[in-house]
Amino acid sequence: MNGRPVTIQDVAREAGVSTATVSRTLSKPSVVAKPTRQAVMRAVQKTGYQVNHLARNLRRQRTGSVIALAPNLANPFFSQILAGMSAVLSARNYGLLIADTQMGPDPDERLRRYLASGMADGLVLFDGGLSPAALDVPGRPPVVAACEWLATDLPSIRVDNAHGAELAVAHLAGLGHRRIGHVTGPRSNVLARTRKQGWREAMARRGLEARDAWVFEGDFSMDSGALAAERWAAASDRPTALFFASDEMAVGFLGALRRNGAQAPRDVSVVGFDNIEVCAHLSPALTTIRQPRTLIGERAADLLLDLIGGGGGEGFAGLVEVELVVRDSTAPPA
Amino acid sequence: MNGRPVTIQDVAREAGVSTATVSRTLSKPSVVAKPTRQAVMRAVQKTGYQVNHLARNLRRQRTGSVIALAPNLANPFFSQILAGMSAVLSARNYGLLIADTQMGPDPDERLRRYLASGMADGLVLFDGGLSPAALDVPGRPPVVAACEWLATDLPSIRVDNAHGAELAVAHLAGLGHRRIGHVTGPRSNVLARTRKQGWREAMARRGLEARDAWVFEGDFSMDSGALAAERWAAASDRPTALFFASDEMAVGFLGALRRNGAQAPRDVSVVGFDNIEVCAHLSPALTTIRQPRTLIGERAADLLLDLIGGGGGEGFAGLVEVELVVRDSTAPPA
DNA sequence: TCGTCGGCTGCAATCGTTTGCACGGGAAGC
DNA sequence: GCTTCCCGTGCAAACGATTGCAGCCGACGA
Repeated sequence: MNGRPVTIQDVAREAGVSTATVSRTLSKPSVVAKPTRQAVMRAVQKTGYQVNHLARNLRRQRTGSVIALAPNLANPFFSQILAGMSAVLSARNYGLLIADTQMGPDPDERLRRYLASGMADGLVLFDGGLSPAALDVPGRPPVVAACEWLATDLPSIRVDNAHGAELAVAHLAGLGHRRIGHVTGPRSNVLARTRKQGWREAMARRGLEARDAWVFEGDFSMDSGALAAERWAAASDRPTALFFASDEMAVGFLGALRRNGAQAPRDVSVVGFDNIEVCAHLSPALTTIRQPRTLIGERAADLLLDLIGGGGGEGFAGLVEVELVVRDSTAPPA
Repeated sequence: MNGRPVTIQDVAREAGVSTATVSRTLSKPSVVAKPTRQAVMRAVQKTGYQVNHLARNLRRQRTGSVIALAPNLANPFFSQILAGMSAVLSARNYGLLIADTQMGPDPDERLRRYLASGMADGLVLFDGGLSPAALDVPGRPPVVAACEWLATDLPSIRVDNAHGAELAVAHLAGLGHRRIGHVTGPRSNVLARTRKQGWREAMARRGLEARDAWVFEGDFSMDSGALAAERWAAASDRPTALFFASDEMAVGFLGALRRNGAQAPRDVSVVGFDNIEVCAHLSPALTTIRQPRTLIGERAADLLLDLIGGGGGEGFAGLVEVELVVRDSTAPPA
């Protein structure tokens, strides 16, 4: 019970071998003779040795952890993704560091610093608002983009946002809606843009008009959904159905709607995007596009580990499929 | 543009000084003469040097990161706390590692491993279900408990759960309710127990009965809240108001209630606990007890950093106050 | 002019592992 | 009996920083 932590030297002395042998016993047991191996293991037990990851990683020139860079950690959307990543990573003895891109003044600069700092062996990017130019760092570690991305051929796990929009519009059109509006995410966000574009195309594909007056600008937040409800109610040219770029906005919309005495799906049909947990528990329960978030996290982690291991990332399906979950917030128009 | 990363040696050569001087310039600039300092800085700029954290930390005998151990990362409740921690930590150049206690088979064993592994300089514990015995590791780093805890004098950030219960009951009793029930969290969870106990005491303090029939067992989840709604509706001896140990359960309850044709606060008043974001956007908007989650994260991080720095953790108020947020889910009994 | 002192700087040890290389010895082939 | 291998082990050099100690040099007081 000495205060000093026990090192590989202590184990070596105890077992009567060299430190090299102890090290090998621990990392590549196959190359050391059985009796030696057992002696070492006994010594390890006896001394209570724990490897010093710092020293190991310094020698191995790796850090043993990866960073997840999210725009806003407080957004619950990410927690499930992180859980998925964490599961995969800890199974492979990697740590998961998390960081917020939007906290400081210059997100791109932060990204650059993380890339250059060498604090992690790889990085998963969840922020669709960052500039691809920030990736231009000399010896940077592998990066996986877990969101759609402008003009970059970064290895990525992407969600089929356009198809999600198609599913939403198909569902609403199938119910008989022709005036289908869209509530967007923040203008700068790539996911938001793809969903909007998907909505436009899905409408066009059916010969439906996609009027500008039916587009309400939001920012993914519940508050912006509530605001959209005010604007929708005040509009003269009102869509009979709305496709939201995020569930949060749909939730905000439904709440505001009801406080104003209106109601879904009687007055307007609503489709969200994400399938966050609360959807099923609202009334009306929210029809939405499900994104498999745990899966996204797992895929991103798998892909990143492959890249770190020197793989080319082939064989990792980059596109994650979404699906329509029909609940009670959609119905034929009045 | 060599492939090899630039080390302190390269900078030293470039600046025409020793590595020691470079190191000092970077960590304690005051001790090095101004011209030298400037030369070094120029060399740093020119070479694009970035310190190698691994090497630095190995020498300094610290890891530069702390672990947050949560029972279930997928639970959005934690994301805001983590955001608070992350803010404080990254300002002090610490990394935040996250890990899930409930993933493997033996949570206590996992905790022990994290403590012994030396992967972090400190650890914040959010899981009220772990056994204090698991903390009994020889040279373990400082640990902060961010939840109430059984029979342990661990430094902790605690939420005044009992007072939260008191506020809820006071509010409901003030509205005229006398039959006030409680929906609990999981039996094994300390927070859940304290809230229940707080409810009992608040009732007793007012001379109100706290009947067992008015207690519905839940597990913090929305689904269990929905279940409570079924059971409440089926009961013969029904409370006119319910205090929930978590907002999630209250949300599930409200949804199920409405689907069954009942309604709050007309048929039953509802008070939640946490003040998660969706509360304000429900209809009726949920009256609840606010827990300042970002603050909890910040406090926990501050306290942990103090302990790591060798402080005794004095001067860190351990108790975080809660407050009642009155919205529309509560009203006088019919 | 000389001793002293203090401010800067460099030398080299150190943190705890991993791993290329060399070496010793026993088995197998001639 | 003498090579030729090969298996298992140890030696010692990294990995890239920090830091105690000592030395140098100019300034200052006597």
